Amino acid sequence: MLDIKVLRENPDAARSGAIKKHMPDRAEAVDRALAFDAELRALIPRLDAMRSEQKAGGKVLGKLNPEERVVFLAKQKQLKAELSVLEGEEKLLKEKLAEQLGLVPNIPDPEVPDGKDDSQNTEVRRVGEVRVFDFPVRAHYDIGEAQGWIDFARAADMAGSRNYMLFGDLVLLQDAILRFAVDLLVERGFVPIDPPLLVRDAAMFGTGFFPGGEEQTYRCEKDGLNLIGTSEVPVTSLHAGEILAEKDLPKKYVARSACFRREAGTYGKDTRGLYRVHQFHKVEQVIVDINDKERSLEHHESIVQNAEDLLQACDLPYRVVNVCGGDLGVPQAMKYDIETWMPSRESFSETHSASRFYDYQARRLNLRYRPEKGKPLFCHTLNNTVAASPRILIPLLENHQNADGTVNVPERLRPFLGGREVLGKPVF
RNA sequence: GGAGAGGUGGCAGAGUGGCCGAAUGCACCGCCUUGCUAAGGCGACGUACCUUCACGGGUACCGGGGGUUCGAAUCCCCCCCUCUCCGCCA
Repeated sequence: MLDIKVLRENPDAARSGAIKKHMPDRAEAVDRALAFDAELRALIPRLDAMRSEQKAGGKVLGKLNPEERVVFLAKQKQLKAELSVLEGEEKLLKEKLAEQLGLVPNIPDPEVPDGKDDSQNTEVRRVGEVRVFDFPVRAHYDIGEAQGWIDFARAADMAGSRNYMLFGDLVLLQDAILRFAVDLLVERGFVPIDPPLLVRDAAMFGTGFFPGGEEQTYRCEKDGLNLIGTSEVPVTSLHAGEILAEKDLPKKYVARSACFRREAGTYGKDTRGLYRVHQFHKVEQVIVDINDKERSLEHHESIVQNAEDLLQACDLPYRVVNVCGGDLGVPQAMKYDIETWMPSRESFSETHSASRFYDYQARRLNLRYRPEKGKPLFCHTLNNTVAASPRILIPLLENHQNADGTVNVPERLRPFLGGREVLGKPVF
């Protein structure tokens, strides 16, 4: 969430930020939050004074004679009754303020382009050559089904639409790319994590997915737990409520986990193939560091670079885009997407998403550190995909396919596949 | 799932109704003393909010929430977490 002080001093920045994100209802939360804040600030000094009187009164009690006691106790009871009314108001106001403040989105940075959806994201750079095929190019699902690597029909039968089953070499290729992703980040000093997949609401709220993301989240109501849509949730929440030592920062983590998304409201969109599915695996990088904008910007570039290095190592052409306001989530201040070339879609399509939040998530998570001098400050957090599968299998299969339906393995992935250079048999 | 024990400041640990935002030890920081693998003395040392130009003052917080009471770290209820034993189990 934003600092209430930012809202007091510059409410317009918060309002226009929400507008830039095409969230007009949340822009209104700014004024509702400020109204509750004003009421609360009027109330608190009164409450403090009354509590002070009550406390002082209690200490006098022992010195009084019986008659004085009776009078005094009556007075104290009166005070208590008044206090409990005001304390009720205080509690209610605090809840209402927290609710509205939780709705106010992070303010997008100035370089975030205006726009309502991903069609208005702006290209930052394009890397790699898009391959020109001298044979009819096939989609990953055609290759996969012909090779016996993918079964959509039976998966849908047992688990519903947007499900899939992988078999054989494709399972091994998936493991190869995910393991390569983990190794790459571990080499760069990231600590590998295997996090919980089911988390409490506090973690969903703290990372900014709740409120708002409930419809996209599978929930185990019986236990009050939520299946994570990304390991960003448990990993960024790791140090929630803590005050870290500055010398221990930055914290750099790389998590591999299964991820689950309901994909509500996407009916009819990306229905074919492995692009949009309910369940996938993702290697995610998360950084927690000091409250310093320059450092956040440096980290942001570096985590994008990590992902680009993976794509380059896999000989995949891609582009980096600056995500526009309307395509930005609630908690992000700025986001780069990496889109990898997918021949079947004849487009660069999103495979990575690199976000910076400044202290927005840290405030919600109460995640702080103690600087060398002075009071604890909220940390900055960032995250980015390293590899998400099966989506990343789409460009791997399609860009590296041969005319006979076999698929070449990028050199850097071969060590993870026992040195094999080609997967599959001739099927076309 | 059943039975029991416990959650207090960075850590350890005392505190069972007012004298407690909280002893003591360790750690950390500042000053001083003495010097051989470091010791001793003194001081400071939680977080948030309100208030003050400032010094300072006030309020809240002892896992979370609610209750009893003039007054709760302390008593009662619910929840969460940790540990031990039993059961079950990949």
